[in-house]
Amino acid sequence: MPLRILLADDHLIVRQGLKVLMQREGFEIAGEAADGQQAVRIARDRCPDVAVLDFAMPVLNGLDAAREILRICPRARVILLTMHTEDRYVHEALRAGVSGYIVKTQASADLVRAIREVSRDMTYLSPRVSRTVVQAYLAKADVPDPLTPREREVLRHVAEGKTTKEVAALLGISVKTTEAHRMRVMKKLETHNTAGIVRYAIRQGLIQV
Amino acid sequence: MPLRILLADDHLIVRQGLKVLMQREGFEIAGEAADGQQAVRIARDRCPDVAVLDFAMPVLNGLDAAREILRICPRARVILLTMHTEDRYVHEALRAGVSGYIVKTQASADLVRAIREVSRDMTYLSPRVSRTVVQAYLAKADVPDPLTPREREVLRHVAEGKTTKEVAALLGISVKTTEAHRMRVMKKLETHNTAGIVRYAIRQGLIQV
DNA sequence: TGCCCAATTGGGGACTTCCCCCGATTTCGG
DNA sequence: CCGAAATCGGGGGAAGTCCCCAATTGGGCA
Repeated sequence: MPLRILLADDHLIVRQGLKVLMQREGFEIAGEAADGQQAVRIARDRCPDVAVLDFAMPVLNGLDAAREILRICPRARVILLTMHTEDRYVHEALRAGVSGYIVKTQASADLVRAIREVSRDMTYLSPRVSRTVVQAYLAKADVPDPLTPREREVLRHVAEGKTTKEVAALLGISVKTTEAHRMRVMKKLETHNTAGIVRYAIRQGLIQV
Repeated sequence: MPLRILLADDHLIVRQGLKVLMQREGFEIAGEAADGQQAVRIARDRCPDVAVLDFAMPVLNGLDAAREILRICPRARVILLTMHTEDRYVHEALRAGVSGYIVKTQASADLVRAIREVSRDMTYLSPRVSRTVVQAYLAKADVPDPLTPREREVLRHVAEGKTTKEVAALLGISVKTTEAHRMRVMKKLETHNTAGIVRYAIRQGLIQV
């Protein structure tokens, strides 16, 4: 029987394109979702063999959706689709149990191959992504700078345009602490201004553009 | 004979998905491009019936590519694909001679219909886009705030992370003038900080994330 | 033709926010 | 018990935000 695929991407046109691609390969589409929460719901109901999730989605991003889905149905395999090569969350994604990581600039044949691989319990990474990982392992100890949860939280609010003072009030902490988080974020990202923070947050799908 | 389509999107996976969709409709793919410059080159060589261009592409964005393509082969019809509904350049695009404007969250059937329509010299806008345009016409005099060329230039540099001083040096004008441009940009965009500027620039495809 | 308007240019000044040093304590997990 | 994460503070220079003002240019319109 055919592999049952869950497709999640917030762009309907893209999703339908992928759907046709999948169907041409003989896969069955178990469901489609426009955001992470929908994806989780569908996964709970249908328990697909493979979930193909876009990283940047509204409401719930692909990585967090992946965690949920894997918690709910551990036999499912998850493939993350991402826009950019330099995603720093590859590591985090793999630790979360994601089986595949594909950049959208790659050929669709890669996605098809990835689906077949992960359904046989293998891991598939886009060549560009694995190069990133390998380089990271060669260059530094681990992946250079996955932010701490708190730092990511601050990052998100800053990228959304809130001032340090506002973020502090929002999180119920002092301005100085917020400043400290913000500064550590910039240090890790090797950025020295707000613009870099915003672009990073958008690249990583942490905020909606 | 089938309609000859030029497809331009920087994400190969997306492009191939669209390609399959097009072929299923009986269209012929006259060429594929990963950025605006490639699209222009291919248009010059093959002169397609319809060019489907993603707005946000590296090197040369979809709108500027559209202008070029329409200059080179005026018989071609251009459809812009965009990520977001609230694009303020719909107006500018239409003035540039673009025949269709589709948001990616719409169904692919919309794109197919758009291709058929524009090939018969009609204009096709995604419902959401036309709503934007209509609302704009109802609400204000014209489109609310297309920036001046100079303002857009400053906006781009700021969004790329340059300080006002750096931008001033880059453009060969005083810091005060740059400040004035920057402030007018923020007023027009109803934003009060750098983050808003960056997000706007990215939404509009004025900078690469 | 003449006048106005929008775009661009330049400056002064004041206040806020950002950016980056320095220091510290507590808490929690390996 | 050590290190990482999170918390909080002082201080200071740089940059951004937002007023005020004015001059020049070029194009459209009465």
